[in-house]
Amino acid sequence: MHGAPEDDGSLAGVFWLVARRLRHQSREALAPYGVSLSQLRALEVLLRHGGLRPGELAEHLRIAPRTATEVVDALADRGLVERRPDPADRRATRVSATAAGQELGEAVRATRAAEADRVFARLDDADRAELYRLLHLLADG
Amino acid sequence: MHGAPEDDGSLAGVFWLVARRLRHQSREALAPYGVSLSQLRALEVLLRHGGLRPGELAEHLRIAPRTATEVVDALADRGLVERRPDPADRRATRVSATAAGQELGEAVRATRAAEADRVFARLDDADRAELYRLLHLLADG
DNA sequence: CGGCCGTGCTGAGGTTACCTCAACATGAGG
DNA sequence: CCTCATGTTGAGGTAACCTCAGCACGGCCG
Repeated sequence: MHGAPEDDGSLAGVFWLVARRLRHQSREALAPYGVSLSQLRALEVLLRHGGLRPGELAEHLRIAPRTATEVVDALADRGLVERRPDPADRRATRVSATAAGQELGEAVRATRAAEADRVFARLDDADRAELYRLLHLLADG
Repeated sequence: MHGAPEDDGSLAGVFWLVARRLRHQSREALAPYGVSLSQLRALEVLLRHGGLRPGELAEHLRIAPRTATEVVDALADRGLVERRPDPADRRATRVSATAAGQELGEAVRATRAAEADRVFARLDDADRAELYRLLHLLADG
């Protein structure tokens, strides 16, 4: 009847089921690129804003500043972003995507669009829009 | 305009935002009880089914058997479940909730109902039903 | 100018929730 | 009885977070 064994009928329960699915799926999709989800998210933010300080990145991602350092480390190791001193404030650092980072970001975006986030693909346009609306309500505030 | 800084307009993006919120919120709500989310989920499954083998528990939770062992360990440390040999199969173990586990499960359920999962509370009944329907579509298959 | 507090980043170390791989005991069929 | 499958767990690993403390610098105040 119901598909999911763990499903206890609660909104939270089914939510977490979808979360796990989504996580596994994305991990798989991203494996060929050698980046993790959170790294990709960070990279995308950097591409959209072009040059942020770690602290700002942390705010965008809603994670602790210290964690942003780690993500930047990982991306830097892979040559996707680079750190350079902030000319205006010698305490600070500016992080920006390298050419390779930009390339990878675009490649992933293309793949994503093509696959339309396979998990979400089973919803039609109207349902996707509705889901977006509902999640947005929950995310704000 | 849009509330969430990380929001890149993608369904996945806003979904993870909600996920993080939900996780933080639940962690806080559960802190007084001294159990984590995954432990509570496991406990609930055990209460619903009353006596499972670790492997079965793993299936219900959709995690690896080895991970179920860990969750059971944690719950057993807290005296909420107990392991006893399966009378029918000497390789196996049956895990069931203790009286304390049952009590805690019910206490949490009450708290949860009272708070109505505060994150979801900002949706009205119709929206909650709709969200449930959509998530269910995504969880199945 | 010199002292002081706040800010920005990162080192050290911890947690949670997962995983795989392999060991070990038991069950079941030929 | 020998082999193969099954059930559980030890060992060890990873990702993505966290807090706390330290260091370097900036900005202000007297």
